[in-house]
Parts: sequence; C-alpha cells; structure tokens
Amino acid sequence: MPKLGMEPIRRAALIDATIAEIGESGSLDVTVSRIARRAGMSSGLAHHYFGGKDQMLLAAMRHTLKEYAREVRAGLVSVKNPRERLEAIVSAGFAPSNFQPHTVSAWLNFYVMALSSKQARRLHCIYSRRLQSNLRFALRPLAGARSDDIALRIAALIDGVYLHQGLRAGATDGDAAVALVMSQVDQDLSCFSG
Amino acid sequence: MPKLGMEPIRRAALIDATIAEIGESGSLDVTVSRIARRAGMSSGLAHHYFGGKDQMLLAAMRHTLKEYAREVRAGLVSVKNPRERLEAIVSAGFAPSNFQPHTVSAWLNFYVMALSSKQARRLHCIYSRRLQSNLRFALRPLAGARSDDIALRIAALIDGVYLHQGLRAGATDGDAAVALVMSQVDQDLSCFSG
DNA sequence: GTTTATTGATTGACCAGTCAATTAAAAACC
DNA sequence: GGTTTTTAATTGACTGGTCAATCAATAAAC
Repeated sequence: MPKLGMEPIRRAALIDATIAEIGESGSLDVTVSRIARRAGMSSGLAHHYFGGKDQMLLAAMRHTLKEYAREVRAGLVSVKNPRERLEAIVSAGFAPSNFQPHTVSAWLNFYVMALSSKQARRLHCIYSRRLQSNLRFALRPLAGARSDDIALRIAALIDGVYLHQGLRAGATDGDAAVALVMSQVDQDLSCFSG
Repeated sequence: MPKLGMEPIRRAALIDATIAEIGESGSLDVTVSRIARRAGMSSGLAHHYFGGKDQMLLAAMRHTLKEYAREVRAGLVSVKNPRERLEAIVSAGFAPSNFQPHTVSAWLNFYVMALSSKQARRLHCIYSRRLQSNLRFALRPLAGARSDDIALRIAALIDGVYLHQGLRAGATDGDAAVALVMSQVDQDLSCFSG
C-alpha cells in the first residue's frame, strides 16, 4: 500500500483531526488513538509522523494561527483606507474558518495551554504581538498618539468577545462579534478626533 | 487522632490546595494525590470528603466564584454614586484576592472547563450573567437605553483584559487593568451623554 | 459500641510511546 | 528487462507508567 509522499497528507489529516477532537471534547484530554482513528490511520503512524502527542498539539495550534494569519492577509489585500484596514483585522478573527464552534473551542484550549507549555506560550506571544502591531499600524493615521492605548483595548476586547462567544451555548455569531468590536472602534475614533 | 468537626477544615484546605496546584501547573491535569499532599492529608481522605476528582475541581471553581462575589459585595457597600458603583464592580475582578497569578491561572482553566463540563458551564453562566446584570444596573442611571450594549462590551473587555494579564509573562497588574477598563467606561459615558 | 477521621496499599483502567513485522514502491544493478 | 536492495508507509500488539477510586484496617472521640 505504501504510496510515496504520504507524509504531508497524513500530517494535515492528523492536524485537522486533532482540532476536531479537541473541539468536540472541549479539552486537551484527547487520546492519540482517537485522533489517529478520526484521521483514518493507526496510532503508531501518528507517532511516526509527529514523534509524540505534544508535537501534535503544538502543530495543531500552529495551524490555527497560520490559518488566522492567512485570513488576515486575505482581508487586507483589498483595503482602501485605514478604517477598512481595521475592519479587515477584526473580521479575520471572526471569519467562518476561525469561528466554527469546534475551532473556537480548540483555540481557547490552546490559549490555556500557553499557561503550561513553554512552546505554546511562545506561539501565543507571536499571535498576540502581531494582532497588537496590526491594530497599531492601522490606527496610526486615524488616532495618532492614542493608537497604542486604543490598540491595547481593542485587542483585549477582541479576545474577550471571542471568549464569550466560545462559552455561550448555541452557535457562534461572527457578524454580531464584528459589529460589537467595530462599534467600539468607531466610538474610539470619533470620540476625541472626530 | 480523629478530632471531630474536621470536615469543613479539610474541605477548605483541599479547595485551596486544588487552586494552588492548578495555578502552579497551569492546567487541570493535577493529581488528587498531589492536591491531598499539599493540603496535608492522604489521597483517600480527599476522596472521602469530595467523592471524586471532578467534585473537587467544581468545588474549587465554586469557591473562586464565591470569593469573587464576596469581593464585589464588599466593594459595593460604600459606593455613593453610579460611577463609583461601576468602579467597584470592575475593581472586584482585579482585586488582589482574585488576581494573584496562580488564581488567574486557575480561573482561566475553570473557564475552559466550561467547554467540557455541564456543571462548570452552569457555574460560568451564573458568573457571566451576574457580571452583566451588575454592569447594566450600574449603567442605567448614566447611560439609559444604551446600558445593555455598553454592559456587553465592558463585560467582554473585562474578560479580555483578565485573559491578557493571565497569559503575559511576569506579574499581574491589577491597577493597570482597572485603569484600562475604567478609561473605556468613562469614554463610553462621556461620548454620547456627556 | 457507634460514629468520624484517617491511612496507604491495592486494583483496574487507560494511554503514550515502542517495536517488530509487513507491504509495496522506487532505485540500483546487471 | 529482470533481479535485488533499499526505503517509505503502515499496522497493532505490547510495555511501562500513571492515576482515580476502593477498601479494609486503625484510632480516637462520643
């Protein structure tokens, strides 16, 4: 059976299965066997490609962050002004690909993993700094010196809304989340400089 | 050795030890044995009083929420106006007793536990709704019909700031957190009704 | 003598990681 | 072109460790 070049396919399948499994169970207490079975292979193969469970979890986290970054970039290509730039940044986090209930669940678990794993913390820092920096850059032309403060608040608000949506019962509502954050952004901008 | 009336003492010691252990390890993967040893007793006794690990975790979560509620009430007794009422609500979450790094770490883990445990979800809902309702009530005289929207945003902001502080390296800074949220509150109030 | 407190050994389940064995594609060699 | 060797893919049984939960035994207080 061994077709060559399976590695990337298997890895991708395992990463997807990891996120799905975490999302479904709502915790990091997922077994390698279950992940492997969901991905259509044996547990041995999962170990073969990733070396261990921790590596799999980190790879899955890295994947969600990469997916998010991709979404941000995609949203930014067509922006025509700073306000659109802000909206693109905010929307990316609540875009369907990052905002399915099980993705949100996995994301929140990855967040908390940063408390106990050095490497997860590093990944989270990268995400956090990038969001901050994106916001600051977009705000600069609109809010000048106040950009740093506003960026800090908006970043916290984004994570807070994400958390709320992830924990409330029922489906997530990306549009409502974006609207909530953007209304705050608009107020921040109109209040002192409008 | 059996002095009578040990139950409440043991339970309290176990709850403290649970929070400490979760805070220190940064995850819910703590063993009953370690918790019991930290609390100065055998693992058997821990099971005897709580029936099982899940009950211990839930009791610890309940305890942090009760502690938080206590802090809110304590802050509210001396308020003289709505704005002070708001500040009391916001400050409670970032008061020392709720904002030691290991308490924050435990709190965040309890948050995520709500994704996988029905009972944890119930507890989180209670907290969430109470915060929301406290904020609305305090905002009503200041923001009228906009109170609901503002309360929603401020609640999300509080959780977001809490998350950020918990995940960033180094010590937590309660004063900075309160200042950040209150600056937002003041802006919300001054912007449209000032 | 009944109830409460307490221990630590034990059990039973679970699971991450290892390993030897199998299959087949590809490459090397003649 | 056919034979041999290497290499990638794959499995599932096995191991060693961990841990939650149980239990029988003990010790004091009432």
